[in-house]
Formats: sequence, C-alpha cells, structure tokens
Amino acid sequence: MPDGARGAAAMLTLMRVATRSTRVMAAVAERHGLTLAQVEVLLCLHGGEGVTQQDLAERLLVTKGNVCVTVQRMEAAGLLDRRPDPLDQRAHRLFLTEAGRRQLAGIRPDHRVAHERLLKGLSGEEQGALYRMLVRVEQALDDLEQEA
Amino acid sequence: MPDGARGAAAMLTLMRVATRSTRVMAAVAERHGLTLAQVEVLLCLHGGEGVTQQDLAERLLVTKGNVCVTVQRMEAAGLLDRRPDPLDQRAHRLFLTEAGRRQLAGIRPDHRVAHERLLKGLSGEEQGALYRMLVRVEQALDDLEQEA
DNA sequence: TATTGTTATACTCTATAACTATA
DNA sequence: TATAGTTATAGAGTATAACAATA
Repeated sequence: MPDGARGAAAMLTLMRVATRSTRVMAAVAERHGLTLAQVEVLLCLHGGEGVTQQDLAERLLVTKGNVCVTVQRMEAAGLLDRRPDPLDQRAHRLFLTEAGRRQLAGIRPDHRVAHERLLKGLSGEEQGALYRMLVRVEQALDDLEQEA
Repeated sequence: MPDGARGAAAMLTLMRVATRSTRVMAAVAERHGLTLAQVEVLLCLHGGEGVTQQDLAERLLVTKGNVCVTVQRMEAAGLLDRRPDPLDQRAHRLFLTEAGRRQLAGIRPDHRVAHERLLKGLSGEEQGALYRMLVRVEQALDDLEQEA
C-alpha cells in the first residue's frame, strides 16, 4: 500500500470504528437509562469532582451552553449537585450525588465488558500500543488547533 | 496500567481522537463547499460507481432515508447522476458527473494533507500497524452486531 | 472588560415509520 | 410478501449569539 493510501485507510477506519463503537456504547448507556453525554459527565466527575461547567465543557469538547442543559437535566434526575463556588459567585462546582455514584457503579461493569469485547482481537500489549499511538495522534490534533 | 484500564483508556482516546479528527475533516469539506456526508458519498462512488442508494446506505452506516435526501441534494448540485436500473425499475444506480469528479479531485490533496498532519507522529510502519489493529476492532464490531 | 452560566434558536445527523412503485 | 426509494417527523448533539450576574 502506498504511503498516502495507508494514512487515509488508517484514518477512514478510525472514523468508522469510532462511529460504530459509539453506537455500541450509546446502547449500553441507554440500557441504564442514560445518554452517552450523561455517562461522559459521570465519568468526568468521577475523575475529579468540583469542576465547573466551563471546565466540563472543555473536557467534553462541547460548548458551555450544551453543558448547561445536560447538567440541569442530570441535577433534576438527582445524579449530581451544583454547588455555588464560595470564591466566585458566578461559578457552579459539580459533585456526584450518591445516586450518581450508584448509577456509575452500575454501568461500569457493562462498560468494561463492552470495551473488552471491542478489543478482544488485540493482545494486552497491542492495546497499549494502540493507546500510545492514539495519544500521539491527539498531540497532532493539539498542534493543529493551536495553529488555528 | 491494569488490563481493564488500558482497554478503557484506548477506547476513550479512540473516541476523542475520532471526534476531533471528524471536526478537522468537516472543516476541510466545508472549505470546498461540501458537507462531510457529501464527501463520503463522492469517495464511495469513486471506489465503485453504479451502486444503488441502498448499497450506499449500508456502506456509510446510515439509513436509506438519509441517503435519499443527501443524493437528491448532490444531484441538484450536479455532483452525481441517478440513472434508473434497466433490470430493476425500483432501483437507482449512482454515477459521478464530471463536476463531481472535479470536486473530488479538488478536495483530495487537502484530504491527504490533513491525514498526513494528523498522523505525523507515527512512522509509516506504525500507521500500518494502527490500520491493522483497527481492522481487528472492526471485526469485533461485526461479531457484536451479528449477535444482536 | 472579561468570564460563568443561561437561554433561545437553528442546523446537522440520525432513526422510525408510513407510503409508492416494482419485484 | 419483500425490496428500493420517498417523504415526514422527531430526537440528540452541536454551534452561535445575546443576555445577566459577577469578577
């Protein structure tokens, strides 16, 4: 395969795999009564509670307007708390509720199983190699965005 | 990194890279006055003209209803022809017009540059390895879908 | 002035489903 | 009955932009 075609094939396959994997993960979320965006919020808060909505928007690669609606729904569903920041009264800091933690604990095994099934064709070694290569692609994306 | 976490990290990074790469490729398409879906149709027809709309829907992983609207717009824009199949009067077979071929020729260099920039952190060897690993993930997706 | 969050609006992508013409 | 395509409708995800409150 010529050089250019190899890169194109890798990127096209990457996109197609991601599209199909996203549908699989969305189906997992739906079985737990959640949208994929809500699961991503839960995972993000699990990784560090107390973030602001703006922080969350940046991590999830969406605008603050979208985050606002999503967290409002999740607060109404009792999955998270929005507490006013005492040092900056404009900001809300986000925390998981007990119900949110339970939801996350309930979905994580299914998440893990789905990941294992998707990656069953790769050895542990290869999964590590895949991850490290993707991180390098992500660095290229950072560079691209910095230019723009 | 423990085994489960490695798989999860690989999949999460895969999704994030795909989301961001998709935005880059959509920006490329937009510079040429096309949507990403339209570029995908052009690329698919380039790979084999004469496919039906149903074929196209399966290859692009969308429903025939969506393909119908997309190809109608592209026909109106003069990018492709829909010719009745002489052997099956229900079906349309799709062909690129000269204008469609020109559009594709115009966008391909930009496409290639974008792919090269995204993959600049990987050697040619690694790009091949990435591609082959993604193909194996796609086979796992085939298996998953066959079950369902 | 700049930033956090809110709200309204609109566009894209996608799915479902009812419909027609044909096989 | 089943299939190719059409059309209408609805939902999710996203962006832009104007706005209020606060920094």
